Amino acid sequence: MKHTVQYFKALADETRLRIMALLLTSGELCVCDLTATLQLPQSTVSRHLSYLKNAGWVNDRREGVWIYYTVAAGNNMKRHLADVLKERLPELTSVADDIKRLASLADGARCA
Amino acid sequence: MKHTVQYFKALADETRLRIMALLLTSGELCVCDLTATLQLPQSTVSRHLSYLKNAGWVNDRREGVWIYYTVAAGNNMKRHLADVLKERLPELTSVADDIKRLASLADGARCA
DNA sequence: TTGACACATTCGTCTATCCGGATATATTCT
DNA sequence: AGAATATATCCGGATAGACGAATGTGTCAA
Repeated sequence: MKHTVQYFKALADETRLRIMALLLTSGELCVCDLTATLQLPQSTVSRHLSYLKNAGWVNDRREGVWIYYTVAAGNNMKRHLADVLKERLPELTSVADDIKRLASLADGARCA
Repeated sequence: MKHTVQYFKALADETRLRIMALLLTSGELCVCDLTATLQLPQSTVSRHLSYLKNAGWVNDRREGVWIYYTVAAGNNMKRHLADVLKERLPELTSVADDIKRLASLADGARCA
């Protein structure tokens, strides 16, 4: 039960919902891509990623200087929630804007 | 988006998840049924019901002295989330215990 | 080894929310 | 009106979490 509450706490924040939407849509993103897309300070993005990781929503993987985040596989409850998020979050205008903004970043040169 | 965040904030608490599970399972319950089932102070239960109502998760209906709460109908996002909750929350032991405890209350004399 | 870059963490501050006893309100019955 | 019951709200105190600038850490290349 504690874990379940933690899942929802992790989703109870606008920035973290935007991050989840981007990861669910794009599969895998590094912190600089997320920072550029969300247009927020890097420390803010990193802090929220840390929260999502502790809650079990995402995994990270280092590749050289970059750290890539993905949505973690999970139990029934989490998988079903992720399905709902993936389907419904893009209906929100701010999420749709994020997805467009991410797509418009130059592919090779996303990270300054 | 603000509303969506509010939906999740409302679910980011153990007591409120337990309440949602009971309402999703039983359809309609008055505050005294919930208080007896959850074994929490009445003011605590009432406060959480108020939070759920403000977030748009539940509706209330007065019938004499009692106030009955039900899960509110909602948009796509909310309906899908409610479906997941209804299906998955009873898998948690504390929720299953609540459901049993509610069932064991004498039908006619639930409210002291 | 020095510099540059990506990322994480620390820090002080501020706001939201939790708790539960006490109290207020609404309704019904006599 | 007055008492009893169900529910809501108030209160003070405690904790969690958000923010962003500054600083720390890890990696690579020259």
